[in-house]
Amino acid sequence: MKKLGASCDWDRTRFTMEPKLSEAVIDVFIDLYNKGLIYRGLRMVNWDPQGKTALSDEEVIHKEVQSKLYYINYFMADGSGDFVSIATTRPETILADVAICVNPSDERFKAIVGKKVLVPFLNREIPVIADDYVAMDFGTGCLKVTPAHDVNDYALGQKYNLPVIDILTEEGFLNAEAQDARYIGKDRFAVRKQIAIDLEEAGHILKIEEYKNQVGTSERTGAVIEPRLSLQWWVDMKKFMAKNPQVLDAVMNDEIQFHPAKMKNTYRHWLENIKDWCISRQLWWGQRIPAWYDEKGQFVAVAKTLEEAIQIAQAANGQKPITLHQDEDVLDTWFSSWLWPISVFDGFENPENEDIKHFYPTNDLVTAPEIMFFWVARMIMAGYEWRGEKPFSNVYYTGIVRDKQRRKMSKSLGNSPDPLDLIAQFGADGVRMGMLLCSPAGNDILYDDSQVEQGRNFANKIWNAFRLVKGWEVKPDSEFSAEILAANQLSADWFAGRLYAALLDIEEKYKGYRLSEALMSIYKLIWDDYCAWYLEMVKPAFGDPMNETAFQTTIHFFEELMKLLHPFMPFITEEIWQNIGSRKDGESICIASYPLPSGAAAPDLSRVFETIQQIRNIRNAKGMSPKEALAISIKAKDESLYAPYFFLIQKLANVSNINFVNAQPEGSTLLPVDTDEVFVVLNLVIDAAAEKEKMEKEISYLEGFMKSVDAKLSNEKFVANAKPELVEKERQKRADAETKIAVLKKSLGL
RNA sequence: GGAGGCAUAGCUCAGCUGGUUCAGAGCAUCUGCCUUACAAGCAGAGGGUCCUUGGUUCGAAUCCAUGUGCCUCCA
Repeated sequence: MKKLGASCDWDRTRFTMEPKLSEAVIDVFIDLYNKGLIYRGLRMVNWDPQGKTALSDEEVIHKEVQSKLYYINYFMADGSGDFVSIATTRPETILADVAICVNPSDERFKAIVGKKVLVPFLNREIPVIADDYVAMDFGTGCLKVTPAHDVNDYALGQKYNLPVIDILTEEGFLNAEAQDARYIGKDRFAVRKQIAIDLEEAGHILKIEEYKNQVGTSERTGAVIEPRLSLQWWVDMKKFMAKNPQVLDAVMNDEIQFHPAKMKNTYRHWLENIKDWCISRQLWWGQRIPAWYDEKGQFVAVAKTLEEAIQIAQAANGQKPITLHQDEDVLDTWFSSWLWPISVFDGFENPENEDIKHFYPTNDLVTAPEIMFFWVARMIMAGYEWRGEKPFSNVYYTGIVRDKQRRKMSKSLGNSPDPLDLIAQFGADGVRMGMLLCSPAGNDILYDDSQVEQGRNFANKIWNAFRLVKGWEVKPDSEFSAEILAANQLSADWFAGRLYAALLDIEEKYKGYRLSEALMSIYKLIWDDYCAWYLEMVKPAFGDPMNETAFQTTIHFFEELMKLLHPFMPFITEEIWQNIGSRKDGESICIASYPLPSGAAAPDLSRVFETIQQIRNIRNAKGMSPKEALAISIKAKDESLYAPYFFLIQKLANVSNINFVNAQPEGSTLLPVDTDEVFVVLNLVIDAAAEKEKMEKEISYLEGFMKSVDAKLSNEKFVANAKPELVEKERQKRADAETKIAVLKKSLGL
């Protein structure tokens, strides 16, 4: 972070596991418990047999895998020899079956509903029940019900009061409940293979199909998740949301703004379908759950300390002595993270302290879209629950960096470049610039070296501009001709205007949290407007000095540009800023005042620039050396758009002589500039046919354009309905096109 | 299966309340230049039925619907 130039308050770092912050976590747990928002319940959890812990739904990654669908026959208990078939991808779970379920409107199975079938190998009798939940068109239409090992089956089991048989240990091995000695003590996957073979041999397999299905895996260990029943602590989110409706409302009505706003939909959808939050984790690190149990493992109380727990227990049991032990489980890490905006300022310990009063709610939260639910939503919840106020006003969702194949950067794939290597290779500024330039809010960033290379090139460009400016010899204005002074002043006026427009533009983009676009504007302002145009405009001929005023203005512009760029490229901008003027001790660009837009009226140089570009273009097209000076004539409607700027055309397009004319000079070539005409005498043989063809192409294009404008203008409804200024603009467009066509036609001798 | 999002130049994306935007940027490509700040550069150029098909409208890349494809989240 420091190497990247992150501008943090490094004196105030905090960690969620610090004693003070941990205390806040425990207090919050107790508070929620006392408010009736936390309960302990036997629920189906995502069990990671490798990590031996429950995971929240958000920590489970669903992956598509190729597996097998086994069709297994269950014989009727009446000894008739009839059987029903079910389809499953997990044949080992048949040992935990407690029922068979069919759809009540399925004609095929109406006869057997209410009868009993036998679980293969165990010969346990289980009932056939009927429920709408079963899809008639999937598998065989018969569903095996295994409440201990499937979420939906668990719900069915609850509904029909079925027993729960749990055949798995926490490590994912079969336990004694499986009853069949061949499988007890073995791994679930080994049993899956073995039981399939055994079933086949015993004539219980109807068929086996290849099947693609989604399997949940642990985000942390990668192990396949087993749905498992266990006692866990939960936050009752429905109740919580009913108590804090602002959590959703504040985002929907933009009291808390999401950038980009499209994230609001995802947020709303999640909250409207929110499920209870499993907050207990079976890990060895973390904040221990402040729940206390007696010798028999019976829950007794929630309390901060053993003493308090004992007090509560003894108050209930008539002051009998009691031995208690604390819950072995710890809290989900997000259970501490969601308190961050408050706990970081000690807002639980001391709700009225100066820090939290000053900083809460903060302005912006910058984070990844993937933790919108884990973290962002829950911080908002905590904010309203404990401070009655939003924790922040804006959430900026960054992109996720992916490689060129759109894969997430990960250690296991080895596709993530080491940021320190990148910094060594391209510079911290280059890396920042490259990444920031191509990362609009909420979009993925496809990483490629060429991006940071562009950043480095930009740093290099700035450095070269600095070298140029620092190398100038400066003399008092009195030693320069009035022409040069005026010319430089004009150039400065022009750039001041550009800078002013850019400042407004950049401000707009910041307001809309379009950081990459703001940076792009700065990039172009520096590279195109300042370096390519302005510096070339004021650059003295080789060996010549520069006048004092122009020099100071140029330095001033440079400083302003460095300030604009500083948030994106902190190192080079500080370095240049320190060296471009004299600074006092302790002065730094990062605390210098930000450039303010000043309403400078900029001269309109658009036609001058177009003239320059046209001349460069023709020179290029004709393969002429830029060293060869050209003479031009201009036929313009408004000569004042050119006359004051002859020096610019001469300097930037290497033109020796300019004059105004009323007609095309003999032997000259036409360069259309807007609706004006610029003529250049090229001392070489012109391919007349090619020139003619080019102009004809231009004419037919303009005529087509005019036709489309005419179509609009002759449409009465358009003229009647469109805004008057728009109609006027269309008329102007038509007139301009007409003039241009006339110019070209005349040049062709038509 | 459900929900949300996206589809614009070779690539990554802008295009906010439909009309100066007969479509814009950066990168990449091509051409010409070692022009005394910069070849990590300079000067130019080419390149798009704005995914399909309908609809609303005087007018649609923009709004609506359908289809197709991709992504994300949840079952």
